[in-house]
Amino acid sequence: MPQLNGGGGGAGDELGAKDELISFKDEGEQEEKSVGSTAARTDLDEVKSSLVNESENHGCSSSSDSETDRQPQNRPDLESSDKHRDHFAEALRRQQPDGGLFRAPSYPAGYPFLVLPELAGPYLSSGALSPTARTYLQMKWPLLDVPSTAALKDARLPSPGPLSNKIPVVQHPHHMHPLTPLITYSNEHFSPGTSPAHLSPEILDSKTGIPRTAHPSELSPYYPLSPGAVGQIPHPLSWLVPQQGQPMYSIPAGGFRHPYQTLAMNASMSSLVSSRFSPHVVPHPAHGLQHTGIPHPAIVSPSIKQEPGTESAGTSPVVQPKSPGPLKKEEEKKPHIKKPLNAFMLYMKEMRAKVVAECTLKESAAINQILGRKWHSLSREEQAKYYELARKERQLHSQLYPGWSARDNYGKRKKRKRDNKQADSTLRDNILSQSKKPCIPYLPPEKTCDSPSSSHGSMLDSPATPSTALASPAAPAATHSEQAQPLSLTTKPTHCSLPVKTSGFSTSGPSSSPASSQPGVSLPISSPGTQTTPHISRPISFTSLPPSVLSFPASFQKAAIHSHHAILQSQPLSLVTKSAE
DNA sequence: GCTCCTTTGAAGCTT
DNA sequence: AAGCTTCAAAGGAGC
Repeated sequence: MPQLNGGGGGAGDELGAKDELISFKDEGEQEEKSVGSTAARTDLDEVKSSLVNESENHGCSSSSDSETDRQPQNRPDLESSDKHRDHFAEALRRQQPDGGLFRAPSYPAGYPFLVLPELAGPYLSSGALSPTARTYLQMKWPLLDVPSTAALKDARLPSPGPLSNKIPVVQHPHHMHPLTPLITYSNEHFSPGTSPAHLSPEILDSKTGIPRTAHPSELSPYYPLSPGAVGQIPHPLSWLVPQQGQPMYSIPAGGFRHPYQTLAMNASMSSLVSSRFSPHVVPHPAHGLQHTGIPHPAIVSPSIKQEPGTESAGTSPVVQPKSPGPLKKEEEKKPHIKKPLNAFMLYMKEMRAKVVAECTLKESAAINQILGRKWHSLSREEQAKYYELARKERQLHSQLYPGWSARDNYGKRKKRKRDNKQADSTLRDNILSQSKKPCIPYLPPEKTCDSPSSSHGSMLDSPATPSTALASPAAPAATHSEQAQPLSLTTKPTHCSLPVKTSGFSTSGPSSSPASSQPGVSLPISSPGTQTTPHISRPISFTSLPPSVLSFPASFQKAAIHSHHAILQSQPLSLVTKSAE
């Protein structure tokens, strides 16, 4: 179980967790200094405790302090994995002689990565894993597994993934730990069965029913893997190395000098790799690439998303056939390497199923609105987890595709209605001043749609979440930003009480306030404990400076800080889009 | 069958 | 440097 002391001084994670820790600490210190009260800390402790208890209460006996103590019984069928596990552990020990193997990562409130045990239950047993989670489930274990045919089978099984993605998954909200999204990452491997994975040597794949080698729980995919350690363990992706000699995916040229080298990433990154692995992907055997055949979920078959003739001329991470065949062919052979998911996207993937389950909404646009609000309602810690996850994903992505640039994907999508947007942009002032499409009143959901049931704000009246206590009183700016709400403009009423701005919210906005000349800034609806400071549409991710931000390059921090200030002056809006139409 | 919608964040591009 | 644009996921809606 993660330690409550915020990572015990921050030793530990090599991959940014440390900086996260620092950042958190900094924030905490800042708060303490400014507030000078222990209230925030108390709240934080409560949160921590609740998180701890929550995870412990799931009763998987796994919440014990040292997961290392939970040595799974040696079983013949685990011999192989055990062996590798030993290597793994040994390597890790070497990396962290202080025994920080399972040190709680920087997140004070129980970084979910380590809350493995909890996971097993509610989600898998009911088959209620979110699509994403299922994907993770499918792919992650194999990543850490000794290359096994079973694992390979898992991956190659005819696409349960895509199918399941279409299936509305019902999760149990009550069991939904706030950290569930991430928990599922690390837990999907637990079979829906009776016992935790670490107790059962063989796990039936939840979808395929194919027995798989269980992973010792201490082999959390999120344990940091140092480059040195990596060399001693099987390639996390080796399961995908085509045993029949065919790589499933091509690898960007220069992506791997050594098949394992680039995988000098921690296991969490491996999970990231697996997380987005898409069965859609088709083999690209003919790229003259190494046979590592490392698939990344970001790689998508050209056939999936590719617009003929829109291939960017940018640097492609994929080696093109030396023979300059028809350009089209080359383009077709280029796998589409997707952008790494950002924090919100990761969050969205995890939470979508839950929102869908709780709401009658079906439209993704509406759900995304809810998710957007939920995102803002997340505490810093919670968001930080996703920022960290996203950061790792980007890191992994950059390692997998060193030459890849976001630019490469430019133009691969059908161009959106830029005209409209531009028109919106130009019409913004008019729209704002003339205002405004009548807003649909936000009706408090009978059953919480998980979107903050406030009329306008997640943080505003979300029940005094710890985050609120944590984040704010001390830092006016932060408080302000955290209370800021996205100006989601929903034109359709929905059953699920979409987070539509109340009329008051929208009408009280720019035109009637000093901020009238500031698109995107509007006055908040007064509500208990809310401020009367102007509301900003999309500030939080930047302005609240998620702890992870502090682990970003200084330039980014500067940018974030800058944005934080700048956002008070002007805020771009997507809000007008609908209105303009 | 394709595109849009809708969200936030990251990165690239433009001014 | 600041602002804008594009893309990432998702899936129903609309054309």
